[in-house]
Amino acid sequence: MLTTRPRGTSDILPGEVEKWQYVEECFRRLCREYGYAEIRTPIFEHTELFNRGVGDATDIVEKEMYTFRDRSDRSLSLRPEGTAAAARAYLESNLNAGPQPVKLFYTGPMFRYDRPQAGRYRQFHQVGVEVFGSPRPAVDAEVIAMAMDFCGRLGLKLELHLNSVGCPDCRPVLREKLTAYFRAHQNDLCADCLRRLASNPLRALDCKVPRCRELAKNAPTSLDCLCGSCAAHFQDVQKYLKALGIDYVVDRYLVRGLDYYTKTAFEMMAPGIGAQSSVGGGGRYDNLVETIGGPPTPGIGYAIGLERLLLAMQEQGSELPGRDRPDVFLASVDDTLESEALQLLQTLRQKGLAADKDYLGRSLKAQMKYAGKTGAPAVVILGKEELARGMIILKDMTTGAQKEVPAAELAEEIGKLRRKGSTS
RNA sequence: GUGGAUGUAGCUCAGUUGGUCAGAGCACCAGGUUGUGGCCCUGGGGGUCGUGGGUUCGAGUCCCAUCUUCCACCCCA
Repeated sequence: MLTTRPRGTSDILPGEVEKWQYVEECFRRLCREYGYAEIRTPIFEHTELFNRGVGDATDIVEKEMYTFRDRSDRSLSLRPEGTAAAARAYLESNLNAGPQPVKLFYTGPMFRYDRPQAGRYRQFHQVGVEVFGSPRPAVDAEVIAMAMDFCGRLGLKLELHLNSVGCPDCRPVLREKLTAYFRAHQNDLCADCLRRLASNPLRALDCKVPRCRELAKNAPTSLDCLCGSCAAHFQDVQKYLKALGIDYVVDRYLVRGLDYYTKTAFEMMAPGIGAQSSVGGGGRYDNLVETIGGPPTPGIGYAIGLERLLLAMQEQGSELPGRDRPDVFLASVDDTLESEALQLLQTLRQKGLAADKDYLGRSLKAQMKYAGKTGAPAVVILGKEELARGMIILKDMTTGAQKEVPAAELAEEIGKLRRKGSTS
């Protein structure tokens, strides 16, 4: 156990981590362009926040939270998602007193105690955004467009599923209709759905059992019960998406698992990455802020799972960076030149070059071999005779050609090789 | 939480009906004579055969338990 990581977690090692950085950088740039500012919240919160914010009856709260008591007997939980904490911070720091809307983004690890499988881990990573303070459908459109833009920039083609789950005014209507409908067919329902019928009939809509699916096809859905304002809102969102040229399918069986969702719900699906095909999703949560004790405040957001995003990118053959390589590697013909080597290395680095050298006292041959493996486009070789003349050997690793360069011109010459290497 | 599969060197895998079975390729390291990589040749290091029990004269090979990973369900990112 000492040398094994906890179940469902992973080490992101060099070679892999560059891909993460690439995706995260892309997201940051995107957020900047869309006007979202970063917020960093704690990785754990009072358990109560999630109970209230995410919902007591959800699977997340019921059986997936990492909950513990600290030394002062407070019940704390590792965050299972990012929205509740963002809403809490919005209230706690009185961001609701400033200019509205407030547009935030976050990145970081989330934790859910669940059985791991492809695309599902106990510690996973999300990037996400939240907008507080605007009820207008144009915001819904922006948020969805942004999420799709992000995936598009990464070379991904995803299916956008769109639905409206209504508001507290239309929910009871749906619930009633749905319960009546399923009750009339309860002999055909699976055991799970019978249970759902009592707890949350909405969930029966996306049951995977074939027979239930058949039933669900004709069942009333939230779209059949939208109140006037929800229906208009949904129409507007679609109108704006069309104006933006964003393809989507209305998926009336799309039910988001978290209690706080209202009106717009959407999900981005990537077939081909296993059963967990949802790369990201989100929606409107006009009641969340109020639920956790704030003033009525509309909100909308989404979260994207980075593990799944990367899976989908690999599946679809998107370009991802490989391991970072130095600009230049420094080798010396023998270790009596160690001082000179260290000096030169520092000089190169201070000129902005990524430079490295051998630290095992290896032979020149072994140093060259190692240099080749680092992928450095240039190698600088310190030779005694050349050094005496103020010259340094510079080798172009892609052609194998080498020449002597005056020490003063070295950095510039390396720069040329670096540019050549990066464009080829 | 439920069901199924998996687990041999860093990686991909061989290992007959339990008795030289602890191996191969790749990777790693060092050499192939004087101060130079990518090909080739030679040699070397490295594994309590996931872990813990049990059966047996003897188990990587059989049994049980446990852990991991994978697949599906549940649910979600």
